[in-house]
Amino acid sequence: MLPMKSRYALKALVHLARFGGDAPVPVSAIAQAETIPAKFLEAILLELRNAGILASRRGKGGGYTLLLTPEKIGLGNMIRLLSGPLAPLPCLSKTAYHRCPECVDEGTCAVRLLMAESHAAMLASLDQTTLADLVRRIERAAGWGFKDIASCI
Amino acid sequence: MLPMKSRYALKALVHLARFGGDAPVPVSAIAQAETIPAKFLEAILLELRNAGILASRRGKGGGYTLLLTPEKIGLGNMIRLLSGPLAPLPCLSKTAYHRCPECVDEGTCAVRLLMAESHAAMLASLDQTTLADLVRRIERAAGWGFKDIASCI
DNA sequence: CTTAAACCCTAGCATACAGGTAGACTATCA
DNA sequence: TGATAGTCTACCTGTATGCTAGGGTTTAAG
Repeated sequence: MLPMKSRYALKALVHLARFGGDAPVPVSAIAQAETIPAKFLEAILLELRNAGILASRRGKGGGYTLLLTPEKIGLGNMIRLLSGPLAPLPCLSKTAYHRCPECVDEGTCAVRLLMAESHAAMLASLDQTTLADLVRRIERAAGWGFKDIASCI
Repeated sequence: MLPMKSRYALKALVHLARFGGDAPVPVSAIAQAETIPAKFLEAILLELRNAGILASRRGKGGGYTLLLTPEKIGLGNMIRLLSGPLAPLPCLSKTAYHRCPECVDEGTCAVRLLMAESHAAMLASLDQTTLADLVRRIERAAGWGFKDIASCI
């Protein structure tokens, strides 16, 4: 399961991309619109700011804005940033590879051979999708009315 | 990350399919060959037996055997059985669907739209692979010598 | 200059799950 | 009858998740 932290972050980024122009959006506004616990979201947005994805302004009239354009925000890396490696096995991780200590022979490991294919597909999907792509997908789904998820891919 | 429970189970099943003929294989033998903690593996094999995938014989000369042929053991369901749903979101689960309580509109949910594609790919891979397929893949990898994981898919 | 809005930062906390371990009991075979 | 091997119950420890509390600090507006 994708942790709530990453889910909330995704929703918040999409919210900023869609509704936040140049004016900063306060945490409370995002929290309310997306039904996310405000204090928790605060911590998440702070992490994104420290990672250089968001900019913040303090004080009255403050809030968060995107620091990068949506085209430059890769969602695979977003999730990695907040919730660690995407791989189902340490020995399949692109960014945090390490051998499984119990594995007798990595080359013929059943688990690795089973998971490799689907993990590659997942990487291909997540690492090539940007925030801009996702927003487009959402607006198509919203415009068309929702019928089938297959039509939104 | 795929839990150790499922990883151990996969290795044990492959071991049984490859090296266990009609004669029962004791837990200790599998545990040693695959470097799995014996008592933990015991519990796992018991679950597989209760699920109707393995048969057991007690006492001296006892052990576990496959109850189903490897062609009939689907690995997606295997993992579901031991570690719960495969889906990254409750609202994408084929076998355990339920709405995310915080989701404003499922049809235009950013997280769902992002994960749907890669999850579908994962299902396509795991739910169509049987134990027999995996064993074939392993023997090809073993026979050819390991060069690149891509050549083993 | 005060007040209210907002981010910043540190702590803590309840629950659940992962990944086991221990030990007694029972069945089977030589 | 002893050794082997599955069955069952119980427990345990560490770590992660998903938050909440509460203070501090900055900023803008009145």
